Amino acid sequence: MDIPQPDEDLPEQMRVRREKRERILSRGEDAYPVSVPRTHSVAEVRAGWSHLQAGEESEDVVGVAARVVYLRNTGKLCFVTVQDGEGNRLQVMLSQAVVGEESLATFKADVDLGDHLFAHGTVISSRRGELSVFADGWQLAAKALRPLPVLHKELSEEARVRQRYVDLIARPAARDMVRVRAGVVRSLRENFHRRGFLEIETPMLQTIHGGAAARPFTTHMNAFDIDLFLRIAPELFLKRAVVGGVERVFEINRNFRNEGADSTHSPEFAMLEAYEAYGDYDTMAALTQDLVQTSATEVLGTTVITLPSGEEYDLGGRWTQLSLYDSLSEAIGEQITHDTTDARLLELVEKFDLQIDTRRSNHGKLVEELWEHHVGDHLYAPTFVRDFPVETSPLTRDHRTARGLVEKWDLYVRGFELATAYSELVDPVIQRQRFEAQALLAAAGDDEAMVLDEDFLAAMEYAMPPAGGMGMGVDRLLMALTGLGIRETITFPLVKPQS
RNA sequence: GGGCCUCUAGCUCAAUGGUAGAGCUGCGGACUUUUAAUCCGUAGGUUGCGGGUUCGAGCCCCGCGGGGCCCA
Repeated sequence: MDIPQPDEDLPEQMRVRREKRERILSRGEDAYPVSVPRTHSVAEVRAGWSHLQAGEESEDVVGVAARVVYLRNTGKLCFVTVQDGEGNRLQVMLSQAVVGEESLATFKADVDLGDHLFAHGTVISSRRGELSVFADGWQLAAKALRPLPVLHKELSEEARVRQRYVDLIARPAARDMVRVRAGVVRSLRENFHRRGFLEIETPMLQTIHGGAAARPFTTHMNAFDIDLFLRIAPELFLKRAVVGGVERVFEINRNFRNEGADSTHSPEFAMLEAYEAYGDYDTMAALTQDLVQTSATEVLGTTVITLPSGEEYDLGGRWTQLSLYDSLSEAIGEQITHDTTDARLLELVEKFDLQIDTRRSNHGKLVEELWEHHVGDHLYAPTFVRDFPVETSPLTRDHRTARGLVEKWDLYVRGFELATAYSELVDPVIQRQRFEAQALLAAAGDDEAMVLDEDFLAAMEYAMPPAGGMGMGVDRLLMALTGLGIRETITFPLVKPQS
């Protein structure tokens, strides 16, 4: 698509625009001036002269610049609609009687849809009441060499993702997404800062990947001649920071997982993790609920989310807490506990026709699989699901009262997992045992199993205070707040190259 | 990984196996208050790529690639 092509192979519209650029340059003018004498933004003109009545003309002189999105030419009077990066629009009027015959002819010949145009003149309201700059002069601010897509039709989903820069020009919802995302990330950071958390940046390139069950990307460092992993989670480094005395710590940064890409998974995604010394999974639940509700209120003005379908749901109020085992038992009408045998769980998995790899399953995986199918997929309102089996949670503290369980919750919203939190495991001896159990799984062929990290264990052996930890997918939070797919929430998602 | 749908002009989309079209955009022209301006004229194509069937393929068959949805 962006391969340089000889001019004769270009589509006509691109060829014509290149010729216009050449023509402008050959006249000794600039198609890409270093600056234009802009005095007001489009938004400032709209805000400052909104009082003008239809047909009213002020004497106030402004210079504005923005992208041309519509051109209407009635002969000796041209109407131009320009649009700024936020989608604010303003009309520019060019009259032959004011700018002169030659200037208007040049305008008609040189300016295309998509160009950035500077216009200087008085602010008026047209006879039909359209706020306008009545130009006494104009200048090209930047010449577009490619035509804009039609602005009154939706861009195809593939074009939106592959050429987000065009999507951002053409589609208000795309512009909104960028601003909502920035607002949410800012809200999260400010919330943490108010609470006395420090943001730190932990390694993206790791010699041992850990902190989650996922397949990593690998890369190679030439200087040390060693293979490295792109991190799948920052957890083990944030905990090292807690050991070192950073007692309230968080990070918002990218994780990389070498797995599938679909409407809820991206190979690189923004992750929030937070750890609080002397907290536990209950303090993390309160924190998480506030982070989500505050960001919704600050950015959207409400916790009531309106989905693109028009459907509404509410993130407000106090969120429901469910026991994993109790809710599963209720859903299938049979008491399931940590003592339920693998044989019985396997029977249930077959009965409900769930296709999982039974050779590498254990109690925890079977229970979670059954739970997701019978309960998780149907949870719509925000719900904390609590107290997971120990087998699938190697970094989580044993439950303070329930044998075989750990103090972990998952937060489900609209059928997907938004966040997870633990009362963190801080006993280094048990932590070592858990890693060793993971190593056995890895040896048995589980490529998601964690790897023993001696340096992490060494840190733990210096004693980590009791702590709560939480992780939340930032892209998924955006999905929950907007109802869009993950690729719409990421401004520039990874797309397979064409050809 | 499996199933289904999809890929045609710059963009969005049409086209019983029988001459590839429309709207917007572009180009030329008319027009001094338009709002996706209007009117007249006109240009624009390796139908994702490669094979096959056929007198003839955008359409049918096979393979490959991109995108989407559902399932795992």
